[in-house]
Amino acid sequence: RSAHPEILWMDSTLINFVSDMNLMEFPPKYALAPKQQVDETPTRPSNQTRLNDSSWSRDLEDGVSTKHLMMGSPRYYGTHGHTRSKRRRIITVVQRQAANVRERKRMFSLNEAFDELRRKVPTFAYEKRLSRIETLRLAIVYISFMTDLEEGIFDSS
DNA sequence: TAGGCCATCTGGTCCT
DNA sequence: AGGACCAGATGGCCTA
Repeated sequence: RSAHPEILWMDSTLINFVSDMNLMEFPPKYALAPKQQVDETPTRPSNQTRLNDSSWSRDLEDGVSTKHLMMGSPRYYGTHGHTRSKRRRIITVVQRQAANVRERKRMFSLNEAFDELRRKVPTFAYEKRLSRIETLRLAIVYISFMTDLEEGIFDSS
């Protein structure tokens, strides 16, 4: 496809690279930790409920719901879960809706970045669209590959 | 039909 | 105080 010999070489190397990628097992260190499952199945609160008048409330140490404890980040709720105050922000329906809009915009820009990354990593044209996790993993290997290339690892002469 | 992927909502925490 | 970030939960869509 390319006119220049070095680009031809690059093309075949990339094709091999992409082929290898499809067969590749990713090292366990990149594997995602299994999701921590919650025993209870929390019901989604109604959008219509207004939770409190003030924007913040403070739960008593022994009065906080188990859902809040389980939903919290492990690094803040340690093995005992009593080291941090349970200050909780309560927001109105309007504020929640605004937060939802912001979150959608944030995820949209995140997906734009993923699309841009998809266009940068090599794939075969007929391949189906890469998922987000596939894109990230391919990008990691591609960067490593290009780094090795730059350092002359693949020099055969 | 099960599993993967994704969009969306939500609440907790961080940060300005 | 409130926006940004993050992760869990849920439901819809698609494919093998």
